[in-house]
Amino acid sequence: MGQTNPPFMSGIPELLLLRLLAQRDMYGYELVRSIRLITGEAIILGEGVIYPVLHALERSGALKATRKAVDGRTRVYYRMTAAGRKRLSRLQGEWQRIQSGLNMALDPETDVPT
Amino acid sequence: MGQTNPPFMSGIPELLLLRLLAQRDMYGYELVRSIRLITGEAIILGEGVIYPVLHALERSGALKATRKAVDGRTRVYYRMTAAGRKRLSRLQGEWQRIQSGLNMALDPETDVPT
DNA sequence: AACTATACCTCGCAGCACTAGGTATATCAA
DNA sequence: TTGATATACCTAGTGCTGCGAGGTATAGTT
Repeated sequence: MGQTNPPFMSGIPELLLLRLLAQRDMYGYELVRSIRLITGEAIILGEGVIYPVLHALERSGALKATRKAVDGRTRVYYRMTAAGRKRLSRLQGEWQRIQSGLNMALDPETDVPT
Repeated sequence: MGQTNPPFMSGIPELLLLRLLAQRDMYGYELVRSIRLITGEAIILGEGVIYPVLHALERSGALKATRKAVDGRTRVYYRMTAAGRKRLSRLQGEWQRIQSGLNMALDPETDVPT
């Protein structure tokens, strides 16, 4: 019945997309490439991950999609909305919190309390 | 039908446990508390997460369990094995890679390549 | 004609983390 | 003594995320 909290380490694909789209409008296929490149192959998210997230972000009003024809191919460009910027800063905060907790715990200097 | 890769952001509970047990032997309930405390409440993993992971780590030979009676209660202490230390450094490497990629991508200084 | 790259899409699944329950003993307050 | 809280262990079931694998279509290259 009741809705469950999402796993504590999820939503990173969403965060990455919003972060990239904060800089400029991009289309799905381009975002897939960019994430691979910008992370030096450390993070590779396939189209099967990216497209559904983009659709969800559009449905929720965080992004606005615009179809554009280029060289006979159709690209769907995404532009961040005000709601998207809000969502981004929220996710960034959450992630920063998790990350600093994680670094605390993983830091070899930190010793485990009794 | 082959085996699928695990999601790219998973295995953090395992990593945390191994990291804590690298310092000293601990028991399950204690590990639950420690993770909550050491991360300043940023990461809270319940017993439903911790115990199954501990059992899996024991089965795989990364940990060795020892039952110890204290005050009429039974505690199961876990000690890291050589295999566990190997597993830890492997996970640490993987995580560091992911994390630096992530920081690259999320850093506002980084600009998205064309 | 075959192959690669671009560019979009979605179904179905695996596996992870989580919730929600269960057992049992010790301690302390009402 | 009854109830509540803390300690300490455990597992069955499930929601959801991310993923793989496939599909469509056009353009360019071999």
